[in-house]
Amino acid sequence: MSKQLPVADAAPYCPPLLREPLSEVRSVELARVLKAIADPVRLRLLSLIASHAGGEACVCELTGAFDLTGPTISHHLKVLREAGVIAGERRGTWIYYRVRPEALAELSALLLAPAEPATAEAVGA
Amino acid sequence: MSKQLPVADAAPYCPPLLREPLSEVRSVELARVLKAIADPVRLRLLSLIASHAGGEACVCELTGAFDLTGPTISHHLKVLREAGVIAGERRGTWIYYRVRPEALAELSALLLAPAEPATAEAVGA
DNA sequence: CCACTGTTTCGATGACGGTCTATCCAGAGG
DNA sequence: CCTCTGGATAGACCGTCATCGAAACAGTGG
Repeated sequence: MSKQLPVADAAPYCPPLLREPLSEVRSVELARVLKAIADPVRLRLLSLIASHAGGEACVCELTGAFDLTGPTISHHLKVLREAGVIAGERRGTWIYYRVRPEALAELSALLLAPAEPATAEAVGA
Repeated sequence: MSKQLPVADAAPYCPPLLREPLSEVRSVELARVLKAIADPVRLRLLSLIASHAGGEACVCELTGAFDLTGPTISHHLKVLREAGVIAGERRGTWIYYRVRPEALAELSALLLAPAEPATAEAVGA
């Protein structure tokens, strides 16, 4: 009986892209966030929330989209919340979730493909 | 055309962003790729390969960067390979891996944060 | 106050995943 | 031919995770 809606951490990374080696600690942090969204149910939850009118959705609407029990949906929402990719707000009986664009933007930036930057001039020749 | 090693699938998605609900099958596919990179070791492997001169790295160089055994590194490389995010090519004794930018670009596009498209006027403040 | 709806927590269980050791395969070089 | 080395595979061990059922908790409305 305390933290009703913890948001975990705000993920204050300032991410170097994939152009330079990832530090060990950073890789652990990033893996935690990626793990959070690397699940079919959570991916769909995320898309349902993000695409919902107003950018937010009530849990009751989300639960109906799956064949899973309420507690299970709640668990997945908690994982997403603790990873910082969504945030919940209670209004009356219901709790509304919305995505936190910053977190997703960070991952997106990280994965920005290196295209062909690395000169690729004669390495061995 | 020396594709000695299997590249699994080329992941021919044409990804609708997070702006519309993800289909169930699509979410499973995406989760598979995300799971592949949602690991500290594989994240570092990816960054080591991507940031290496020429855009490719030999396995022997990668193994040295970890406290893990050869087979374990080999396993992680296999996971990345089967997810389509890297590709390996044998040249003589050594095998060189390089990242497949398409796969990463796709994920990056998917995660492109919805910024503030959804009005986002006072929801709760 | 109590009853009701909706959400979270707790404990258990079965599946998945990372790591290891031991072994096998493929080229290079005697 | 054989041997050496780089890398992949197979199988086992063990921790983590997704899911469930049951129960506790938080607001709403009578």
